[in-house]
Amino acid sequence: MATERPSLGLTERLQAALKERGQRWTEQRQIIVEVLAASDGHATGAELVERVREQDPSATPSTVYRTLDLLEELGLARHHHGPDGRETYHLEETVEHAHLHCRGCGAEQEMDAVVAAPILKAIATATGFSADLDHLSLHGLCRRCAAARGPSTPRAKAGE
Amino acid sequence: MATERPSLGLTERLQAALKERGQRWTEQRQIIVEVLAASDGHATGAELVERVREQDPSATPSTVYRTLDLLEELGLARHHHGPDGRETYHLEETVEHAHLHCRGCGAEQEMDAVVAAPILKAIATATGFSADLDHLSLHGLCRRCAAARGPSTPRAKAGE
DNA sequence: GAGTCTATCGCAACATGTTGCAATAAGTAT
DNA sequence: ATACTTATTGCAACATGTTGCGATAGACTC
Repeated sequence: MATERPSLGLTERLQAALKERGQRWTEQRQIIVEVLAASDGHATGAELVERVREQDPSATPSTVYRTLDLLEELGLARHHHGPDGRETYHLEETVEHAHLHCRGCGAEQEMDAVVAAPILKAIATATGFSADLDHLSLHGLCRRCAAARGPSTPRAKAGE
Repeated sequence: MATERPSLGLTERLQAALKERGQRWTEQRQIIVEVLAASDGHATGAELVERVREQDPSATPSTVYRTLDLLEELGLARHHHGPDGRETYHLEETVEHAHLHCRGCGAEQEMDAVVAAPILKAIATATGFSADLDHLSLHGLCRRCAAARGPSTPRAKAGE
């Protein structure tokens, strides 16, 4: 029966993983996972807290953050830090990618894992360091902003 | 005379730059620059605040952070965000380098500008994005930790 | 030196996370 | 169904930055 459900299991996987570790399935966690899944793409910690509180006003930030940490431990979610140091979360299902943040126009660009692979390899060769792709967040100028500033102005002040 | 003074000018340069912009030279700024200069290498915002307050207990965090922002605007200092999102400052004089933070042992490794240059170029070629070397902070595993985990365990949980 | 203009400062409140602890409640055994 | 164990929650306090505002004090003119 119902073998057709497409992405079956997010909740079920979580329940199973928790049980295995002697941890508990609670309504708060249900809500937080739902919110995260609904926040397709990325969402900051503060945004997630707010959305969870819409569903359940009794939820507190500490619970939300602790649950997000738990989801990371279980490998179901990941987070990285934006250019201002704030946290951004997304489900692990998302395709792996690095984040490129332009300090000129503020745009967020992604770099696919396939594109990034040789670059990570180059870093490893040069330094022995194996970088995490997904936790990688670069700051700089996108093609357009770089062009706009001319090739002779590699660095200029910008808010941030 | 006295053309021999080696790194003459940090304070003097700052005074001149401020004057030019119609801004003011104050004792607080003097202290903050001194502290930053003495914190050879890197220091977090909180550390700098604390050290400044040792010199002048009346100084407040807002003043320290605002001054650090100012120093960045003037191009005398830079900051980047560590793996936990906290700020780290250093004087611009420091040799340009990227930061590699190991999530295995917590060590901080640096990647020289010369080593990084071809990597940045590769990123630019692949994506059109010009990354800032100095604001670049990678997370991953250093050579030793990567080896310790074996080649088949690319990712494992770790406090971060 | 006194007066003026306004950059800077200190304070207080806020934003985003984190942590310790006592109360609650999930899961299990009786 | 009841009791028990302990993971989880909510609260309150803290850590690190940020922001608005009125008071202070640089720097400049007279």
